[in-house]
Parts: sequence; structure tokens; C-alpha cells
Amino acid sequence: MSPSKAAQLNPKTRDALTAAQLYYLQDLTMDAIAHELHTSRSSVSRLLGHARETGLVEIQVRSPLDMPRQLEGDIRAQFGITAHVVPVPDQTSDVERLDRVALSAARILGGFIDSNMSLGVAWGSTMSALSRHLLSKATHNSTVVQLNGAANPRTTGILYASEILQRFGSAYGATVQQFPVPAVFDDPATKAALWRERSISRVVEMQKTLDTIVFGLGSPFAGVPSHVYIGGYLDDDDFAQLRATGAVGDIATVFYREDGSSDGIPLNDRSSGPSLDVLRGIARRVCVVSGESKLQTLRGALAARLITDLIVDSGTARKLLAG
Amino acid sequence: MSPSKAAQLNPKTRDALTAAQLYYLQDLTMDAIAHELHTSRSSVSRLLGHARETGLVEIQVRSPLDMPRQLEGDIRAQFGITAHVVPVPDQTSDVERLDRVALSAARILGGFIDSNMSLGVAWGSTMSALSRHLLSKATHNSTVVQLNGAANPRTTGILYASEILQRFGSAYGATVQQFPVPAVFDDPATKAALWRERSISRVVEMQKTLDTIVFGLGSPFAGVPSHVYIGGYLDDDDFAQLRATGAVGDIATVFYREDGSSDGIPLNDRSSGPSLDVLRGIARRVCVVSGESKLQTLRGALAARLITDLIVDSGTARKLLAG
DNA sequence: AAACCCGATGCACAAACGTGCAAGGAGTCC
DNA sequence: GGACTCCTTGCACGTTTGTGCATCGGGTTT
Repeated sequence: MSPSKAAQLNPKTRDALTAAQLYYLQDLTMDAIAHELHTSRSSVSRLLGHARETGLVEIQVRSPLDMPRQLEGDIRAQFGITAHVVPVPDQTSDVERLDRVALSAARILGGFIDSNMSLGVAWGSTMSALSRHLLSKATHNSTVVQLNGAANPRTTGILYASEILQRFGSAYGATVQQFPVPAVFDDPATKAALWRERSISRVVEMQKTLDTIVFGLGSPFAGVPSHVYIGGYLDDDDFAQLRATGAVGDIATVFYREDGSSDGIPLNDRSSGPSLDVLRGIARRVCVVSGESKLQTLRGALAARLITDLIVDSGTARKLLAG
Repeated sequence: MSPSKAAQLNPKTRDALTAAQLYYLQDLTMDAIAHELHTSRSSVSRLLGHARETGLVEIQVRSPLDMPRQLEGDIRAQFGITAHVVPVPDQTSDVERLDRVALSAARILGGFIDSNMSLGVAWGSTMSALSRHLLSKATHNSTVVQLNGAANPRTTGILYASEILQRFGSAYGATVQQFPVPAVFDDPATKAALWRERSISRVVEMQKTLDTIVFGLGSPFAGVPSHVYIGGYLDDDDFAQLRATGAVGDIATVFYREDGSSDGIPLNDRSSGPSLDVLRGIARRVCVVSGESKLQTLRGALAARLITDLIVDSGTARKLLAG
């Protein structure tokens, strides 16, 4: 009877789609939808949750064209980048602030991802939080690539970093490219040798042709130390050296100063992350920052032109502009 | 202190925007938002309603790319047009069905509208329902043009038609172009004379260069008669004549047969609506149909290639394909 | 076949939400 | 100044929604 083959799709997805139509586009109550779908209201509630999580429903909040958002416009004017300011009340705890920024970042990131795309991701507490909030979005032929190694003298770090990577991969239906090397090498010669290994150099080459990267900022000397600095990745000598050379932060374990320079920071020769020049060659560089302790670090990254899209909480955004 | 002039925007809109961000993007409860905005929860509820109505929040339901919606794909395959099928259970009353289709149509239409655009709108029960559900969307320099007159021997029809027009105008911030003429002239010569008046010919010319039009279908002989046919627009002779010439429906009081032809239907010479050739010259022609009583009428409009985008309830869509 | 696991379901309850209503301004007219 | 309208606010109530829990059924392991 039907002009084409019967629906061959997952019935759960089909129901979720119908429910979403009825709920979001026709304003029916879940009760009414339950009746139409011959199920219970609670199932409809779960169905809708499923629809939201899997990206069947997309909710956008857009400021009217005639009133660009204040802080975001100011940041564009001053730094020449696109900003997404996440409103968070000032007295919020650091933990909650990070979580709320990460939640928004995850949504925004979904808009940047598409088929045939390669995405580089760093790791750290910001990326970990972000990865937990990703909304799935079906893509074809896309790849998620780890930016820097996660092994340190204590652990291989593979579990931690790969958990983040995997979440990205499954959210976007992308293949995942791990990078099983130490975060920071003891001996730069070892790094050079390893970089000649085909299995490793393949990933290094992929990193150079990424379409988009996402990262948080590491701030070694800020009040709240980043994951990198309490995980045993660096020893006391390393810290002393960083301080002596004036480093204020890192992206994927590659360090820079507040003025944006990074020459003559010896640690970078031992780092597994892509050089800042490589990063600057990537078209879209999404930076997620939460909390004023990262302010100095953020200034450095901006001075180094390492960021094209910034996602930041409102308090930090204000301080950034005020300073 | 602030790097740019303080926010000069409507505080209500600003709050609505913030609330929408917090609610839809950060999943806070209204209570929490009320606390952050220093207002009551009920105000936040209203604020969010305002945000949805004014298009600050946009909710899309998109089927995953790998499973295009069944009926819509079938309709495209068979008729070469874009369809939006609105799921409605079969036993729904005609009134509710119309309302639900109109609600969805209003949302979909919002996606078609943009600045610098001219939109032609018909009138009738479908358009009336549609107009009541429009979501506002700010545009510049756009115009809404009435497609056909609404006066009849009993009333000037201005109130009825202009109410619809006004709703479109205020939803999109567009200027409204009325068309104060009878729906159907008694004497074609009067129409010809009036068409030479500059005030009228201006509108007639505008109709020829529209970017988009929206209309329902009139079905004179269907079980449920359309607004046009019970409002005193046509007399018994007119009906007899329509039946004799094989007309099955009209768009903006211009009639056509089931095979799509419209030559030799005398009533069309007296009608105030744009000729079907004019309609076919318009890039996007959005048709809203609800209920199986319009099936035959819909077939005619499709045969006449009068539709580029069809918004239709699921039952009618199925019947359309089955027939 | 029994034991087990896992996801889906509906129930019941608490939490979250929409809205009629009356009260409280702000502005306007007399 | 008083009386009026019009808009906004918070409250209170009934409705709608999220979710822990117990249950159930299909599939897999032992």
C-alpha cells in the first residue's frame, strides 16, 4: 500500500521524534502524547529526555539582531574573536561555575561539529566536565583526535584521557584517535625518536590538519591549580623553570607567557602537545574558560592569538574587559 | 568602567534572554532563575513564555539525517515538492486538526521569513487560525501583502481580513499592505476599471513580485465548506457555474479543476485574486491543508503546480499518497 | 531449566510549572 | 488631587512533569 518501504527505523527513535513534534511544536501535554502513542506519561517524559539528549530536539537562544549581547560584542571589539558569555552569578562556587560553563560549551560545540570534520580535543578538568555534557549529533566520516599525551610517571593516563575522548567519539559518531604518549617527556630526544615512529607520526600529522580544536587553559601558578599541575606530570624543577621563564599558562601542555610569547620555554621541547604555531594553523580554536583564576592565563592565550572562539563565564568576561 | 555604553536595551527583553539562557541552555529551574534575577518564579515563567513567543528561543525538531521522514520523502518523490507532515491522530476533530496544523505551520513559516522580503497572504479559516499562532521574528524592510479582496455584499470584510494581516505584520515587524476590494466582482468591467486606479494597481503590481505566499485551499463542494462559501461571497448562480465548469477548489478566490487547468472558468475573471500564472511566478508558495475533505482540492492544486511547500496533517498526507 | 542481566514499563510521589486573581504602581485625563 | 486605564507583580492553586522504585519480559550464561 505505502508508496515506499515501511519505516525501517528504530521504533524508539521514531516515537521520540513524534513525541518531540507533539510536545515542542504543538504544545501538547505529555499526557495527551502518551494517549496518542498508547503508552504511559512517564514513558513520554523519558522519550522526550532521550530526544533532547540525542539531538532530535535542538533549542537555540538567539538575541534579536538589533541587540547583540553586550559583553560578547565588547570582546569581539577588543580582541577580534567570537565570544559566548555564560551567565553565572558572581557568588557561585568554582565547581558549579565550571559545570555550568561546560554545559553551555557542550551545546555550543554541537553547532560547530559536522560531517567530514576532524576535531582535536585536549584533556583536563574543563574538558572532562565538558565531555560529560555533550549532546549527541550524528555525523559521518568525522574524527576526534587527542591533542597531547596523558601519561605521567604514576599512570599511563590512558583511562582518564580516553574516557574524555570516547565521550566525544560516541556523541558525534566519530572515530577516535588516541595519542598514547607521555604528557611531558623526560628527555626531548625520546620525543624526537618517538615522533619518527609511524604509528605516532601519523597522529602528529593528523593534528596539523584539524578543522577545529577544543581546549581549556592550564594555569600553573593560579590559586586553583589545574589538573596538569597536581597529577604528577611536572616535578619541582619543572615548576621552578616555568616560573623563571615567565610562563603563565598552557594549552595541551604547551606553555606561553602573558604577552603571548613562548620562545625559550624549555619545557615545550619536551611536551607532547602541538606547537603553538601548529595550533594557530587550525581554523577554529575553541577555548573554554571558567573562573577568574584563569584571567592572566586567558590574557596570554589571547595575546598569542590562540583562540578564535571563547566560551567564558560572565564574571570572568567582565574582568577580562575591565582590566 | 564598561568598555562600551551601558546596555540600552529593553530590560524585559534582556531578562527574558538571560532567563532563556539559564532555563534552556543550563537546565536551571525557574526557581533558581527567579533567585538570580531577583524576581518571583511566576515572573520567570511569564518571561520564558515571552521569550518563546517573541522568537528569542527557537526550538527545532530534526529527524536524524539518516532517516528522512517517511511521508515527507514520499511526497517529495511523487510530487516534487517539500512537505511538512504534522502528526495528528486520525480520530481528531476537524477543529482541533486545523488548529494543530496551523500551529505547526506558523512555526515553519517563521523559518521562511526574513528581512527585505515580501509575503503574500490569503485569508480564510486556515489563515485565520494560522495567524493566531504566529511567532514573532524581527525583520527589517519586509512587507505583508493581502492577496485577494475580502468585501462581499454583506460586509466590507475589512475587519476580518485585516485582523489576519495585522497579526502577520506585527509578528514580523512588517509593513502591511491592505487590498480593499470585493472578493468577487459582480461585473468584470468594474474590476478592470478599478485595476487602473493607481492606488489599486500598486498593490496588484506588488503581488506580482512577492517572494513568498501563504494560503489555504478553498473547497466549494467538499463536506466541510470553506469560509468563502458560507460568507455570502458567491450566490447560487455562481455555485452552479462553478460546478458546471468542474472547479474543485480555489486559492485566493481563483478557481481550478482537479487536473490543474483553470481556463474557461468565468468566475476567475471577476475574482480579485492573482491569476494562477502570477502565483506560479512566485518563488515559494506555501500551502496549509488540514483534513481529508480537501483532498481533491489539494490534488488539483498540485496538478496545477501551485504549491512548492506543503504543510499538511498526517492523515491527509497518507490519503494523498494512497490515492 | 534455572539463574542472571538488562532495558523498558507503569506507579506513586515530590518537585516544578502555568495561570486566574487581586494588589500595587506608573502614567494620563479630567 | 482624584479617578481612570493599563501594565506588572506575587500569591495560591491546580496541573504538569521528573524520577526512584518495583516489576516484567526477552535474551544470555551456566
